[in-house]
Amino acid sequence: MLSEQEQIRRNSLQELYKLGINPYPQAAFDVNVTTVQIKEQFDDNDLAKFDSVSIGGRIMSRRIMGAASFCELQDAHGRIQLYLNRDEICPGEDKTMYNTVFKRLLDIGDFIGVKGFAFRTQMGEISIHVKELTVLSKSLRPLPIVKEKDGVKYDEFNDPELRYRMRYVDLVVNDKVKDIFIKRTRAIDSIRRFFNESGYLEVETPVLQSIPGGASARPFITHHNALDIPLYLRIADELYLKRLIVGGFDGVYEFSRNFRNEGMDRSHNPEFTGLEIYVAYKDYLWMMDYTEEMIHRCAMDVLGTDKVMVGDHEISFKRPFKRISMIDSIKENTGIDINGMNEEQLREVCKQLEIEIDPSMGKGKLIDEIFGAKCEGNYIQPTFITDYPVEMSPLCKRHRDNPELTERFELMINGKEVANAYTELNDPIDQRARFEEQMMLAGRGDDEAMVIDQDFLRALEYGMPPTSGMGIGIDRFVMLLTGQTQIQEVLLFPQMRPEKVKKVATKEDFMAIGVPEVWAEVLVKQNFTSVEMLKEQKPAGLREKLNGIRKKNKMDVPALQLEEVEAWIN
RNA sequence: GACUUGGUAGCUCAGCAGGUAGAGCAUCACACUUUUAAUGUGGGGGUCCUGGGUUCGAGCCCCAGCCAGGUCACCA
Repeated sequence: MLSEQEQIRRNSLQELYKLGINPYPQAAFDVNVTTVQIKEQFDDNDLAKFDSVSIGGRIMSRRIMGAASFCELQDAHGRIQLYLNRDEICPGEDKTMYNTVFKRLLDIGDFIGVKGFAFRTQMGEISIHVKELTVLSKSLRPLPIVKEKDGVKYDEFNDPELRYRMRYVDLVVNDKVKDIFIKRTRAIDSIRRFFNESGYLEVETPVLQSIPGGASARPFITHHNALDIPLYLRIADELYLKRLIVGGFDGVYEFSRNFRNEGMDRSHNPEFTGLEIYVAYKDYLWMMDYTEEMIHRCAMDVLGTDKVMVGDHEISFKRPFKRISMIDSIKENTGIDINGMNEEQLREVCKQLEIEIDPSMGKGKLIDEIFGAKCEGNYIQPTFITDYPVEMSPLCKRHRDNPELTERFELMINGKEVANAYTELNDPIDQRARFEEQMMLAGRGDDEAMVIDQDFLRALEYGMPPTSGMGIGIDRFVMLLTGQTQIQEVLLFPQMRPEKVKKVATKEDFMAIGVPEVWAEVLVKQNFTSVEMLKEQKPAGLREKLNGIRKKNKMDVPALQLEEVEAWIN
């Protein structure tokens, strides 16, 4: 069912055809300038500069005053006002192009191309005086109308559900949205350039993996028909990149779309972009410097400054970032020195700090819980937390000064983890032992413990040079750069539950699985929108429900037997 | 997954004690040759998310469901 406005637009479309105007022309429209170029470079003393512009875009507002009109044209970069005059658009006797096509048949949202010259109106606004108008594409649905005066937006299109489901509309009417995604791409460009200048190689590794390794997370699972094996969408690309270091590259990196079958909220999307880099002959101390440089440079490239507002906090990416070990951080934030404590003592500390724990948690996990609950949120300015317990870092080399710890750092910004890095574990014997510890944790009920990857161990046995690796959550980093607090705002198409299908099952669909016509009618009326939905019902419950309806409506049919209902469902 | 808030015109939102559904913008018609949230006059547009219940009567109250937001849990 079309709304009134949609019907009117379809009628206009037909009228355009009748006038011999193709609302969806094939021919290219020559664009020789953008709205922003005109606005930035217009010179009142040099009108010749833009005396012959040709520009395409959407009509975003219209002010019609009889024989003269103003409207705003929006292209990829911004908006510019158009001035149209009836007798200039239509120099001859026939005024159809202005009176009928422009005033009546064109709407907000339509794409048009105009040719003319730039000038400044009496009100001082740089505009285009239109001499010629071409219809480029008719829009059949009305756009949300956002008005603005003195920088204040009115009737902004801000329903998150509609914005995320129809990002195309969001991008058209909310100019800030476009800006976020431009910054996202610039940030990725900047990082890529930095790595390439260092001589490191961008690579592509498998998204479909038979062992989902490199991180602790529940994977998405799929099936490969030809091989008849399960395959997992990658949760990380770490183990593949390290294989490449074994193979002899001295630096590799990948922007990796990762998939994790876990909850969704304002900082989690089922698919997200990770960046991992591995550099041979380096350690985590070098990587801290390198990460600092990368982030500072990226901020300068994207924002032109190393300061950004996120919520109420001004975050500064000025180097050097603060560095503190995890144990010192816990001491600083809780006053408790956990150095050298055993599992029993750590449990006591958690109890004392009122941190919820469960028996499956090992020593490392307990320390992580303390840090997460009492420390993490306090690091607003970029801070490297270093030297994590060995139990929670199965791919990381032991600390040179303390075998209970690892050479690992995480970068905290705005109270959240942004990057994670190691001096990589390249001792194959130790690596095998660490995987085995993970298996034990899995046995204790930790369903996220890592799965052992024999081929990766084989690779290490061939020898991996000393290596440092770093991973960064690109989405979260972009959130910081753009001051966003929701991951959905930095993903063009965030995951949403599919829209309810409008196409609903008919009584014939139910009759096809053996439901008698009378009952099929009841099912349709009861809003069973699909056969699948019916089949999800418990037979006994469904029978009861339907017989209840029979009784209530005094239906002239025998009561349903359980066998009948079971027959439909199975 | 738990708790919580919301779903009314194309968009943003009102609505009351339960008694024929409202505004602004948009849209349609008319007027208007430098307006800019253009203006003036008049008109049209609704599955009040879905289904059930209570009631003489439900957008409003009750139950179930769907979708979204927020908070928490898990994770990056």
